[in-house]
Amino acid sequence: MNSLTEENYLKAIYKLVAGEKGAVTTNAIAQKMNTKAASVTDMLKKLSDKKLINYEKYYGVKLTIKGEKIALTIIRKHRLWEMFLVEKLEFGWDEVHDLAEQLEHINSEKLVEQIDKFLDYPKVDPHGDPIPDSNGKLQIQKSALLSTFKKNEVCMMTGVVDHSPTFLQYLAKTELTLGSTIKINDINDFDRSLQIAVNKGKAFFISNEVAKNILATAKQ
Amino acid sequence: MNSLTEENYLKAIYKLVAGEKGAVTTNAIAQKMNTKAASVTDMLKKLSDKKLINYEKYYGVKLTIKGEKIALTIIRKHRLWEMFLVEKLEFGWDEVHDLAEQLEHINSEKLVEQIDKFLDYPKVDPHGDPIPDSNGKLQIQKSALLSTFKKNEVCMMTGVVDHSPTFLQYLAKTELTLGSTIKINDINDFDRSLQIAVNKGKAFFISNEVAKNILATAKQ
DNA sequence: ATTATTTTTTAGACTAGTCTAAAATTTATT
DNA sequence: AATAAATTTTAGACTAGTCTAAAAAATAAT
Repeated sequence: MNSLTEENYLKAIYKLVAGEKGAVTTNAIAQKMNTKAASVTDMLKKLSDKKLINYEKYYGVKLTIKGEKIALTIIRKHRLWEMFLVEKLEFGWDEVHDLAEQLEHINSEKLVEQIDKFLDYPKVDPHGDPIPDSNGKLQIQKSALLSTFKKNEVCMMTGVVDHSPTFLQYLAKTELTLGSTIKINDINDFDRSLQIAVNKGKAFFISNEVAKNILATAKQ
Repeated sequence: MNSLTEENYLKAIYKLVAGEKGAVTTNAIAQKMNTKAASVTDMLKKLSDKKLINYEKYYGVKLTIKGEKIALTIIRKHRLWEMFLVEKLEFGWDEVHDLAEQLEHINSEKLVEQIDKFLDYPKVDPHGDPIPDSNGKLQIQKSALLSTFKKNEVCMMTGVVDHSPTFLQYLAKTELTLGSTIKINDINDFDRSLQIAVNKGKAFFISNEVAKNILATAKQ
């Protein structure tokens, strides 16, 4: 097993790698972890010995498959706990992060799976961040809710939040389907409803409620 | 704030005090904590400096009001988490203890209060152990389920687990009420139903289902 | 291309919590 | 009451994770 500190370093490295293509630097990790470079170097040696990272002195660090899997299971736990706090315990999204940072280190496979089931297997958290599956695999790309895009932005639909037949049948009546190109023509300030054009076709309106249940990634 | 280790020592001392009237010995704590006497002595000095225990060298230790309150809030969290795991996440009672030992150290007042609310403010866990309130006060005595008593034992009813009108109305038809003296005349091995006499009156039968929802303390 | 600057690593030290072995104290036994 | 046995405390050492200060390496600037 890995210590709480090791888990936090792995998570920090994972998140830094996501931003950059190359390796992650010691200083970047130190900043993210609120520690000093010297402490990071010590930990990198340790994680390297455990084969959780590939570490090249003075160059940088990448996660191994093993290390990435651990990072992803922690992120899975973090996002499931956030969902749980918001959906079941009346927490606001702005107040769950720090608490989830504690809960993500609770060590029980069964607990995670039961929480997942209790939440009815969510695929994304309401930030649009995908929740890794129990094997540490991201089933979907990191997407944002359509409701978070700005006027004149163009994006591609990647998924839905609400999987109910009602919602999917509604979508079927429009051109909105996986892979559709969506342009935000206008946003109504009053009710946050959107005027959108799908696949460069005729523009139409969708409510904020609908927009909040559509996932998309920015195009270009 | 107190470290996880400090919290565990306080909890251990609380539980040991509950058994004994006097002070708790170093060796007893060492045994409960799976550490050595030397380690315990170190920790006792630390807890004493923090005014969480009254520590007399070579004699023993007692919790201060402050220390007891901390112990009770940890026990509160432990029992609420156990209830949550069993009631909401389909865990068995035999598999929740170790997990609750992790969860009890999660530091968030709001989380505890929301879990309490989510469970509809349980007063006891199904072992009959009382759940301290948010001020660290035990509202009720430690009781056991009537179903756990043995043939010919005499006890006093202290509470119910099921607070539903249906159940309470059923009880009202019998002499079973808070403070009633109950003697277990016989136990049916097949369905675990009980033949009991209340307040030395006429004997009657109750099912195991009913017995599991009645709390009682041993008499004499 | 040589020097200056920044980054990273090493070396040595500190804290929390643990240990073993030895010393101090209390309790039990003769 | 004196000694033996058990318990508790002290002393010194170890690990994980952190730090500061100094050395080593890489990057940038002249």
